[in-house]
Parts: sequence; C-alpha cells; structure tokens
Amino acid sequence: MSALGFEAHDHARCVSGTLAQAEAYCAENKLKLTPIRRRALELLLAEHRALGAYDLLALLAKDGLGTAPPVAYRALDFLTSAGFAHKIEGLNAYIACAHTGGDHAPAFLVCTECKSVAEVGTEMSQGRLGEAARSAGFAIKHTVIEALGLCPRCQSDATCA
Amino acid sequence: MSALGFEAHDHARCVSGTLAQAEAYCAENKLKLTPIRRRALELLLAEHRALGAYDLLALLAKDGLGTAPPVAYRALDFLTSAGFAHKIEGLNAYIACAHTGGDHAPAFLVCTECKSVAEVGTEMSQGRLGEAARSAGFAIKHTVIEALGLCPRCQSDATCA
DNA sequence: TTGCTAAGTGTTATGGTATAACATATCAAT
DNA sequence: ATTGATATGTTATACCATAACACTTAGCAA
Repeated sequence: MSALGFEAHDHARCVSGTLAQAEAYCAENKLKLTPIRRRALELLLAEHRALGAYDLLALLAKDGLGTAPPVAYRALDFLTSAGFAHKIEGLNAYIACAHTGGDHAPAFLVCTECKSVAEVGTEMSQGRLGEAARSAGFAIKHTVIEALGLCPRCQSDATCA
Repeated sequence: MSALGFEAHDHARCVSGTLAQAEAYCAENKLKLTPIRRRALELLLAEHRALGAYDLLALLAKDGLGTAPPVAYRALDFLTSAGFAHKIEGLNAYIACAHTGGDHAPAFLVCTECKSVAEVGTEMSQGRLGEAARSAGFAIKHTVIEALGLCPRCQSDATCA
C-alpha cells in the first residue's frame, strides 16, 4: 500500500499484514490486543476509510462484541494510543494507521465524499507550526494536520454528475 | 496584538479595533452584521480564547439575544464563513480570527489548559500537505492545522503545581 | 404602495458524538 | 489463593450540531 493511499492495492494482504504487524508490536510492548481491539482494528483496516465510532460499534455489534458506546470508544482509545489508528478531527471519525505502531505526527488528505484517507508523514518540530511554537514558547503535545477535499476518484465522479 | 497571540496586549483596543474592521468589511461586501452576529463576534473577541457553541449561547442569552442552539450556530456559521472566526476542531470550539476578513488557511497553537489560541499564517498550497495533495491528485477544499499543547503560561503553572 | 423574494430569527425536536460512574470479570504475579 | 491492575458490561447522561417549520424583516420591482 502506497503512502499516498488513493491507489488500488492488494487489500486482503494490506489488512492481514498490518494486523500481523500490530500483533507483533503488542507482543514486544506488553500491550494486549484483545478480541474486541483486534476486531476493531481489523474492521477499520477492512473498511479502509474513516469510520465514526458508532459505525464501528455497529460492526462490532454484528459480531456480538458489544452494543454500548464505551465499547467502541475504549477500543478506539487503545488503538489510537498504540498508534494503530488515528482520529480525523475534521470528520469526527477514525482511520486505521498506514504505518503500524509507535508515536508519530501524521498528516492526512481526507476525502469528504467517500471518507477515504491518505496518510502523509510529517515531523512535529518542522514546518511553520513547529517554528511558531518554538518562537512562542509553546509546548506541542499533539498535532492535527488535515486537508479536507476530494480524492481523484470523487473529483471525476463530481464532474460527470 | 501580535500574530503569535500569547503576549499581553491592549485588549479593549484589540476588541474594538477588530470589530470596527469587521463592520467595514461587511459594508464593503454586502454582508449583514446583525446585532446577534455582532455581539457574538464581540464576545469571542472579548474572551480571547476558544469558546464552545453552548458557551457562546449562554453569553448571548445573558443579553437576551437567544436561548436555542441554532442561534449560536447560525451566528458562528456567519462569522466563520465571513472569515471573522474559526473552528478549532481539536476542541470543538470557536475562536475570533486574528486577521479580519476574507479567506485564508490559518494554523493554530491551541492551549488545551486555558483554551487560548495563537493564529499562524500558512499557505494552503505550501508544505508537505500541499505537496502530497498535488502528487496524489487531491483537491484541497479546506485545511485543519492545529498544534495542541500548553502555552508558556500554563507550562509554568504546571511545573509549580 | 403593494407585493414579491431572499435572508434572518424564534422555537421545537431530534440526531450524532463522547464520557462518567459503577459493577463485574479476567489475568498475571506473588 | 489473594491481590492488584487491567479489561469489560451496562446505565445514564452530557455535550455538540442540525432538521424543519413558522414567522418576521429588509430590499427591491412593478
């Protein structure tokens, strides 16, 4: 799967591969990838687009893994803390991470039409934001960097509609 | 008022000056800065930090300017469309704009403790996001660029606590 | 002036997002 | 086996946002 994220790819492999990486990472780091958490990640990876917490909950419910909101939010908390998923603030939705495990400061291209997301690497201390933070004496804990718009596919759909 | 936003400044002037600019901008552009909208902007400017829609609504209610949520959201829609205010997605809150009027693609340093916000200029087509968008054929409509963390003041408070 | 249209406001109801709080269960380490 | 930490089940609630419809006001044309 390309870092740019809007291209076709072998999706089944992308899911199972990332899931395997997540398992390895958890084993190394004493994190527990419980059935709910594992399935939540699997679902996010399979959808390959940003899902709302309640969308995820509905999918988990189909598998008999829980029906109340905290089930979904706890799984998402775990996945985001572990770096397996990210919240897209511009959509109040969640996406599986394209680069398994650990802390990073990602940026996203988010299609508001089909909810597909491409993850782009950044460095927290780079760019204008980091520059501005340093000169203001501001301590960055977390960055939200998102471009909302239309992916190539949805652009063509729009022009033909 | 400095662009960096965490420094002391003559606040009464910063409020009245920006309000005057907003009035001028509306006059030029056939926009109607009605009493509710004007007061909403004034309140956001006066608070000088990010306010939730319901916080703003409570303040408007004190002035007898409305009690139901749509009152606040309509005012905020107008102010954000006109470029007089921005939504901070990371807080689901709203902040008066530091640079009156018109379209721009701002970035923010957001203190999660005291909700103060510094606005930093950016260019939509610059940086990694713009680069990535171009190479992916992605059409950016809007950017969300926020650094969440602690402002200088809240850092010192935290270390002393 | 009248009447039209577009924009703004008042209000009710509802939908969507997220968490607090507490009871219960599981598991690893002694 | 006991303990302590972590995970889960469940209820209730808080917070964020908008749909829909009635009514009013402002601007404009006939």
